[in-house]
Amino acid sequence: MATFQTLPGFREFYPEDLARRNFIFRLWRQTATSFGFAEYDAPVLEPLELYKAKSGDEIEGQLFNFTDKGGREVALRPEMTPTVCRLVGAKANALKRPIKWFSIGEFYRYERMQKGRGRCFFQFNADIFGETGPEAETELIGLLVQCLCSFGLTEQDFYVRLSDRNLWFYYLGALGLDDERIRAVLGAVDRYEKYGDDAFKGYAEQFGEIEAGLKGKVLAFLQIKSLGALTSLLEPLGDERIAARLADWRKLLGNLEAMGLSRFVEVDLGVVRGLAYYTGFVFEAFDRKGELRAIAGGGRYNDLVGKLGYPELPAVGFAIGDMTFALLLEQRGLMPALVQAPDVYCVIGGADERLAALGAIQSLRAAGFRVDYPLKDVAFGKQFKAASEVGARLALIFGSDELAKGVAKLRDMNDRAEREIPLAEVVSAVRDSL
RNA sequence: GCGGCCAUAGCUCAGUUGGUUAGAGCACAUGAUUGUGAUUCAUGGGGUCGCGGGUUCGAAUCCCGUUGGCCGCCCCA
Repeated sequence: MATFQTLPGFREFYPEDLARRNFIFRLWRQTATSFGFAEYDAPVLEPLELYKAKSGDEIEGQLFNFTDKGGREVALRPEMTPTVCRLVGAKANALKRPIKWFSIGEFYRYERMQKGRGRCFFQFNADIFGETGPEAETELIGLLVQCLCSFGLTEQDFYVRLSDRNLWFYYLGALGLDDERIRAVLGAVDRYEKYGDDAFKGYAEQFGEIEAGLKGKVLAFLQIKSLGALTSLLEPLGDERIAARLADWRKLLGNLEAMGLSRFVEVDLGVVRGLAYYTGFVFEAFDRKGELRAIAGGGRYNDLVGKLGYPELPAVGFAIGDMTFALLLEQRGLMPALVQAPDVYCVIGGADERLAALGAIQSLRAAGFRVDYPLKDVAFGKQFKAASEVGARLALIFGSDELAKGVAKLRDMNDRAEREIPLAEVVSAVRDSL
């Protein structure tokens, strides 16, 4: 006999699971809308080339790809960014700026399963196109914070680490490093938190052991936790690009402070977000306890739309993954019990009573009430038990006595009070009792 | 792709040095007689013990393989 297993890393959503998922999506959607972001959606299956163009050939091993019946190389989307760049890029000159879009979708990566990571997962994505200034970052970090706070999470639960890839480039450039070396140093920075000095091994293999003075400066830069310290270290260098960058930092942090979000945001140059395509500010949200992987991440990617063959269009975006986020909510006891209780549960005496009940049930449902009833004849006691178990607030009783009088009995399940209602007035009686 | 641990009912798990028809709790269903939510009681369905092979008179148990899961490494766009 054949038995079928769920494909490894994939998830099934039984009603309780889907209720939790919907709860999360509903709040994300509501929050994004309140920030003036418009929702979009796009195909799950994309040309493989779309991802290669962005990240190179080696990316292929990490995604679900195959050749379709038309001979096309295709892949299930591993992220939203290239797709949204295409959507925006294709109409770049027609869309009103700034372009503030969000989506909630499922993504697929061919990876090993781990806590908070599967082969399919949902992400909330938000992006702003067409704005070069830190006002865009302000909006997105504000949205990110609110997307978590909407669930009752506070600054004691999570924080956002803010960094800047441009600043690293300018600073290391001012120290005399070429682009290749800068990238290698950033690779080390990315790993330093985890591996300590071993993080510089990659650099050493490429360029020889890192010079002690340089390493010291890198580590000192990594320690910086405030705009003041950043400024006093960098201003003396007299570099114009650095000065402009510092102005952006002041603006962004000032904006966030004005939004009352300073307590969520920390300057932390240890975040560099891989090496792929980020061009300026980058940020990641983490739980304060440091037990989970990143909750959200994002940054500026001013070159990507152009790289995909569309007009140059500056962009910033971030994504929140659903798995780690749900773990965090559960850890903090912020996942509510999501029961879908009916307003009214009907108790039905027998075949004739059922006919009378069906009419009332239909009217109540048409009026928008949630109504349920037993599909088979069951003893009265069982029906009341069922009404209680499903959490109905009212029981509407159709027995032979009531039928004879042309009424139904409405019972409040909390205080157990009952009263008789003419069948014609059932809808208004229920409305009054809820 | 690599390593460690694990796999018995829908769920949590027992199962003796290898020994007859494989167990409990919870959950589910039916009933305790047909008009009121609790507790209780009885009964029942449901497992080829993840799958395949091997050792043995005999395997849930021991061995090998495989698939899947958990955790870590690599990766994390």
